Amino acid sequence: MIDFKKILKEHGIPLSLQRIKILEYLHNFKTHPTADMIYQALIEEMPMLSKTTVYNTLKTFTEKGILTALSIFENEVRYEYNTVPHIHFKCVKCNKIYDISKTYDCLKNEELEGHKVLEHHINLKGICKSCRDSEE
Amino acid sequence: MIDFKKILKEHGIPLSLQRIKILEYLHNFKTHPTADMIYQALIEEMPMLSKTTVYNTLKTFTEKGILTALSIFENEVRYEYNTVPHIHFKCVKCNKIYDISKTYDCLKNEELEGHKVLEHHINLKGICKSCRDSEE
DNA sequence: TATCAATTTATAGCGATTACAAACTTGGAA
DNA sequence: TTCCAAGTTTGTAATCGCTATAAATTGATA
Repeated sequence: MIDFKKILKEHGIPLSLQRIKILEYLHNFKTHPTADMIYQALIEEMPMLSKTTVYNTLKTFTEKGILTALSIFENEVRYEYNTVPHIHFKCVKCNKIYDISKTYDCLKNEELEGHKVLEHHINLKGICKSCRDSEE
Repeated sequence: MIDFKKILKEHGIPLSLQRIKILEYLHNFKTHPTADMIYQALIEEMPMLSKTTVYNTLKTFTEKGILTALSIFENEVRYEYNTVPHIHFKCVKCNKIYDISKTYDCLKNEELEGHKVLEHHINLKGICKSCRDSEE
């Protein structure tokens, strides 16, 4: 059993039931959910939950480095629990987002045209394995 | 003088004053503007211009391949006139988006974990040259 | 130049997100 | 354990980016 309270404390975030539940959800379901998906999932268990709380909490978590906010391919923000570095693949048919655990040494630039590179985000687009299989 | 009417015709887009002006703006100012930025820039010259027209026109241009719509880093769509392939660098200090003319052969994967890769988008983040210079 | 389809405009509307103020929790001190 | 201040949550209203719709206008063709 993971101690979510400890994770929050370690990141300097005061505890609350809502924060624990949201963190738990993001840790358990690595589906790159939107704020609304998280809200819909938790409202059954916590009928008084407010959408504002979900947005505030995701903002706090992102600022404190627990989560990463993804703006990939479409005009919607998705969130994921921080783990090892990886890249994202989005299927143009089923719209699922897959994590690909691949690192690219060729991107290890510290500097480019005088700009200092701190992060790089790689987003791939195509047709996923399962859609290709059902295509025949 | 570039013949914007010709460009529109070549892409099968019927002419209109609004379309010519929007295309001209995107060609002349490569600042990756949002729909609203384009609207604000053109409203002085064309006081009757409607925001709906800007959105419709950008959609048409994107579908016809004149423009590319960028969803990078933030929850807003930015547009750019299509030129050679390149990647984007966003400065975390001044928020400017720079075009970097670099291609990565290491990303030329046709397949990855069974998924068929059709496109890749690389977005870099860091501190731009001009912000570094003024930092000292 | 007349016609008619296509485009533009203005308004209303929608979904995602934020602002705000009141009510409620939490954690620490007495 | 009780109380209090600070911080958090809630609900409502508002904002932002974008889309739908229908009437008015424009542009290409005959």
